Amino acid sequence: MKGDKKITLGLVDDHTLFRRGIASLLREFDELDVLFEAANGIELQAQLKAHEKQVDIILMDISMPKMNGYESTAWIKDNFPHTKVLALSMFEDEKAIINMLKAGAVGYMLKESRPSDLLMAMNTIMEKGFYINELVTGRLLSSLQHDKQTQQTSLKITERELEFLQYCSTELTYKEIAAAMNVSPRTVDNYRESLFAKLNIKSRTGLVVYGIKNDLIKL
Amino acid sequence: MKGDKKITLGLVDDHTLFRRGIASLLREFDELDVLFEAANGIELQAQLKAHEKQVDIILMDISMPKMNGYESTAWIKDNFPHTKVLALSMFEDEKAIINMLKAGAVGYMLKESRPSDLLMAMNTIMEKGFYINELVTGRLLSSLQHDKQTQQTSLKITERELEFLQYCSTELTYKEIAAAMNVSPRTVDNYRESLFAKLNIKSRTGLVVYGIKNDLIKL
DNA sequence: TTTGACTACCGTAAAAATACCCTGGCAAAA
DNA sequence: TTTTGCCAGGGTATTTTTACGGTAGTCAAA
Repeated sequence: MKGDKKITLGLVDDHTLFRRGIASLLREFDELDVLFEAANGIELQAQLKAHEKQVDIILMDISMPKMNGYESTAWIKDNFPHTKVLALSMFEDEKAIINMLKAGAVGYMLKESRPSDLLMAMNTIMEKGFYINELVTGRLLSSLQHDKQTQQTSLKITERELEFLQYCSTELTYKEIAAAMNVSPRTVDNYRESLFAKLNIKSRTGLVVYGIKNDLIKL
Repeated sequence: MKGDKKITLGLVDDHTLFRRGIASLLREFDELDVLFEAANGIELQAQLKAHEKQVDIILMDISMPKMNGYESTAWIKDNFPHTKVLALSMFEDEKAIINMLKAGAVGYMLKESRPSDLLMAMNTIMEKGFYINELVTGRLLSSLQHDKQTQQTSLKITERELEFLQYCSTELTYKEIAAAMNVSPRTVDNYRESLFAKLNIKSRTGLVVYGIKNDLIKL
């Protein structure tokens, strides 16, 4: 049922031990060919450009410094449309799933998964072009159709808002954050309210949890 | 400089892909012998009891369901005193480091580390009995001596407080948390203030971040 | 039995966070 | 050029959070 061609892979994850571990694990499978590893989106771009061989699937972490999983996935979709992205995340978070799928990922798996599940997912992707599991349900996919405008605008978190989001995970008050960011307290109010509206969140706590789950905040 | 005996290892991490990956990676080294893997402290206990062979080093994650890294490490120290625990964590968090060391870990490394660093750390542990790096500094170790009473009391988070801490990471207000916990709003105020005092934290945000870093809150 | 720890509760007041209204500059895109 | 989005700022009001002062029952350890 599988093709006789090896599946060519790329790994993107900033946790070196995890990345190297997965690479070692996957190299034990004859039907897989791990072409390269990258610690973030920037490295990934270089690797993809350097390889002449077509890369079938990229296992992509979400939380990474420099260029995260969303941006990296979108970039791949634009520049290497034949390369499929399978998201690998720590968290079962609906927003993260939606965002990755919207960026162009064809599947979403947890790092708790078993190696055999991962292998099966990759085979499915090679056959059907996508992988649907209990995390990626029909409901989610249909919601993707509708929210195109909603979600697209909601995804655009600006630089200042991101900076503000970082400060939200500290014990600084908004007034102190304003001082740290060199703006008026009213302005940080705007950042907050803008993020609340975009992400459908109602409290600073919610922002922090969202930021951590989506790796916008590094602890 | 290394002994000619293989270092026997056990892995404890709830993320299957990471655990299996690390296992595969470490099995490539001749001087290592990975005896078993476990997804949490309970499994670890069973594995340790089942193996006659002495386990030299256990690579231990902190955040795990059922029985976390702190409890597991303390249990090993009590029941298998010759087995060393090397903590493997996602986070560079001083409190987590201190707690793991206090529980009996002989070293603390990040999952960002390179495999060669991990190997070196394990060799160091076999030679000297402990591994000190930039995360585990002399200052930290000396603070361990002093805070025995401070930390011990400060560590005692009660069941209700822990439950409350979970709710803190949601978008519920304290009043709503009180309703969810079936107590008066005043009572959750006490939980909060008690935690603030114990952990030297001043805001709900701080509680949430502390809880996540120390795996008291599961996202 | 006394002590300490945990649980649960109450009142008051100040500080912080949140919601909703608004203006204007500036740069990039249409 | 007009529009759009981001950035920065302002006013007002309410809700929530936080701080600080207490009391009391239970249960286990000293």
